[in-house]
Amino acid sequence: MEYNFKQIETKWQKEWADRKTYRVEVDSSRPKYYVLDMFPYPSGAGLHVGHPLGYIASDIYSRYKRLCGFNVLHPMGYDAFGLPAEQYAIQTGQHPAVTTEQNVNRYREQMDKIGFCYDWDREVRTCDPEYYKWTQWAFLKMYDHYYCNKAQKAVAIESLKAQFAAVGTEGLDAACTTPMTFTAEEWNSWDEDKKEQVLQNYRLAYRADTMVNWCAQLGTVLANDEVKDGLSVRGGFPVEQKRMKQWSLRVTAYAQRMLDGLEQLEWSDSLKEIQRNWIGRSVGAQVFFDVKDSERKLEIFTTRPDTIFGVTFMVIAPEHEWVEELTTAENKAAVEEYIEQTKKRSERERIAETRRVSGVATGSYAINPFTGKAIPIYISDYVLAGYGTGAIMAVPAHDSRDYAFARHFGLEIIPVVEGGNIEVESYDAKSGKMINSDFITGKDVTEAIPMMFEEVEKRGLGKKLINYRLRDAIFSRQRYWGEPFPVYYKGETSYPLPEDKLPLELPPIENFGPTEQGEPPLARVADWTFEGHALELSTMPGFAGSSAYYLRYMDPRNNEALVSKEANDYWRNVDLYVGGIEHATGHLMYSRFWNMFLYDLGYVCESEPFKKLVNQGMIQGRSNFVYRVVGTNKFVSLGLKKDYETQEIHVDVNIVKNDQLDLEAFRAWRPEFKDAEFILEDGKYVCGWAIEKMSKSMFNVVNPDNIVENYGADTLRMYEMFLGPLEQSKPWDTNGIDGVHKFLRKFWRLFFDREGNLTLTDEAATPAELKTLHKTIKKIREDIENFSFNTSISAFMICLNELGACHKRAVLEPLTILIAPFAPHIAEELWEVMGHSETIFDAAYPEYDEQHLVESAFEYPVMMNGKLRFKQNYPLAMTPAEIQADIVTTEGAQKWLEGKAPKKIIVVPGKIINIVM
RNA sequence: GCGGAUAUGGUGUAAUUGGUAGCCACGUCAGACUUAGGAUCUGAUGCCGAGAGGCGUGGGGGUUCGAGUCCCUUUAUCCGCACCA
Repeated sequence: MEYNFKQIETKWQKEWADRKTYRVEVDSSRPKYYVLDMFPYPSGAGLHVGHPLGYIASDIYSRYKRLCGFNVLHPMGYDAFGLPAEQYAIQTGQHPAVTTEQNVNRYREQMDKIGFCYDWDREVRTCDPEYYKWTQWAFLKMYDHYYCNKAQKAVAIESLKAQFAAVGTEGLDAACTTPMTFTAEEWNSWDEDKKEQVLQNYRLAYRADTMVNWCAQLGTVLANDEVKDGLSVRGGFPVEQKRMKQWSLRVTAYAQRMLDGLEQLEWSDSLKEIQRNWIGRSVGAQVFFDVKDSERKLEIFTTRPDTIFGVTFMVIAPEHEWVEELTTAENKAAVEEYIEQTKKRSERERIAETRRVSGVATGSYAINPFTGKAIPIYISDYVLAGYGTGAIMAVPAHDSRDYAFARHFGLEIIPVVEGGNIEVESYDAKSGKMINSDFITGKDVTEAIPMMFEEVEKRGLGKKLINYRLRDAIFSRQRYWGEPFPVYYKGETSYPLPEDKLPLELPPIENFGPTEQGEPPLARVADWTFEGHALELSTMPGFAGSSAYYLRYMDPRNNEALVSKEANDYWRNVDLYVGGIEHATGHLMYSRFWNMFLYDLGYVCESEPFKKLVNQGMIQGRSNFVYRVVGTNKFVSLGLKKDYETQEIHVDVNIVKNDQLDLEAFRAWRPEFKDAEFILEDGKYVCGWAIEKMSKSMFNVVNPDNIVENYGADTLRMYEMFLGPLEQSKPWDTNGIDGVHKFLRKFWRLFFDREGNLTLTDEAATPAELKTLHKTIKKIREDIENFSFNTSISAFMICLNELGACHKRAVLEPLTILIAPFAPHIAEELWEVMGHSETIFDAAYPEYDEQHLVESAFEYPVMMNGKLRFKQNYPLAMTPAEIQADIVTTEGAQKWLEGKAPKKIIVVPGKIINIVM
């Protein structure tokens, strides 16, 4: 009987659904394990073979853990709010809810065919009001809290109000947009609106006038991680900097904790590094420079206070708030023109023109606090308004940008660190001997920096300060298809919706574009009000809904809380998270922030949401080409194309197998190829190929349905894993899929002969068979724990090769369980064939027995390149003499050493021995 | 510019973590069975060489009895950040 994968897979997928095999509940008698996939955005294109790569890996691990006795939570859902559905709605008028529903159904169908062990009773969709109620709830909580730097946690805003009323800002150390000082009397004298304005400076969810990334084509603002090289990540439209009133989340308050938290996470070093760079912590000094003929003190931030004796000028950003004030009358025209130019240049141009030196003098001077010298203040766009204080002290001798600027404007260059060639370029040294620097002359840079921190503080010039590159997250989008803000306005002042009014449901509309006045689509809703007051018109961004979804899976139908204490205490956090690296600075940052906040408030019991994280590589497309002889409808095979003048044409990879074109399918593919003729080599048409991004236009999109149809889900699952290491990006290539399919057929044939009779016997296994079996168990267990699924599949193949025609239950039964996480359908079927009535996933994963490995594992010494080599390990404590004595007692060694005097015995402690003859 | 990763046969990859480089598959070649093969089975297959033998993990150097693995250097490719003071 042949291996009929279609029948087997349909049967078991139905059985699993009917029996609810994968439903999980809180069960304190068993240890929990939480395996999570990054839930997909259900796009119109459906699933392609890249999506399931991570899903298959996590599915294998979930099934493995379950077989090892864990209570495994493995849920799935949909990240259903987002731009593409809305763009589609604008073009077609179809409501995003409708297209999303269609896409979700398609995704579900495709996923079901692959045989995943999700508990679908726990499915969530971010666009479901029952779900986004808790997104809105979390927002209100953030609105209601501020971050106290002393307590190192979020604290209720009420206690801040009480403090303001009692002592004002006295002794306050809180995360804020701009530092403020006022007294209790001042606070108490202000009206509600004014008080609220002040509180917005501290709330963790706040509304403020900020510089934002505005994308005109998308008609919305974007967060920093949604912009790349001055273009929107979605759509690739230009993005400009604009000052707008927007809701933001104060993620910067958690910068240090997010940095520290990385230490204990089992994430890849590269991912941690990406987050560290994104947070961008730098330790430096805040220093105030006196401005000549003025009361003002210009504040700068520097990481190199040791070079302060080399400061010969200062630079402020064109957006700096003192630009006007510092500009003298005679420089006014030049400055205004420069500012005007800067404004006109878009963000893209600024990036493209990196390293072009430009700037203008203000005419004002500052006083170097250490040398007392007057130094000119310039304006230049190489200083960014958004980082530090928007002003720098320039040390041309030791900073390449300052150097270029000084050279361009003919400014003085004073070296303060020995070395380099100041005539030619700056010497950006991080160590070396200080010179020309008064009391730190002769010290090393590394000593001088801490000395200067102290000195700056002692002289009252400033203090040591830590700066972060991380910016607060812009949280509003001028869009329709997202969570509405639970916020209404009286005039300009915002008020939170009462909690019992949640969810604030997204109202249905018909026209999804912005209004003529450029307002968000919600402005079209006639009664978008709360108790007669206008509701917020923008909606939340994509990352809002995905920030806490892993918590909701723990208790998805709870109407009283995001997650019950009981469920959260049991499931705690995600043990294994599998997904793409592209979320490194987006979702994975926001989720950690969101979780830490809820942790501060006591709603969750773990401060980090994702303990271990594995990034699966991207699957690229492998395109195929045919070569048309120019001016004809003849196509020449790859090997012969050099003899013709040809035109390369992308051909649908689904009609090419092993780079060989299916001629009939090609003629049927498109009308213009109906009469195509071919110049074949060896009777075949061989196509060319290239690795490209998977995309419709290159006809290289492979969707899993075809593979499942032709080879079955088990083959797809195993093949995707066999492709190479999980974390590596690789092109999709079906050239090797037959090998994996052949393996499954071979496995099937150990149970049945050609006539379909069961060939299973109850004979006892031989030592050799047991050795093979236990070797395989050991290897498979190790490989799964290391996420090395490609090598585990090799191990299965080796096992079958070694076993040959073995029909013994004693061997095949454990082997079937061993293979079940990888190929669940065939395993389940064979399990039933072997007479079990319960599902194979209630069995226990086999343990290996060292005994079978050791007994037959005696290693004889072998002669290699004139050396006698042993593979045996010896303990550290043994002396060479003892080892030699040990060697000559073994049978094989005696044979080798008979009558020979070894020149030397080389002992690497505990490892291996070479004997040079 | 800064940071991170990768480099092994015709191809995807493996290597007990410093110990016989190329496991397992694909492909190719040869053979068997076949009316047929995109079926099945057997064998060969890193390169050079008729052979003995030599060479071989991007290049160069080093440590070591021994290096794909460790160190230095260099090249190429990919990714992240980027005028971050």
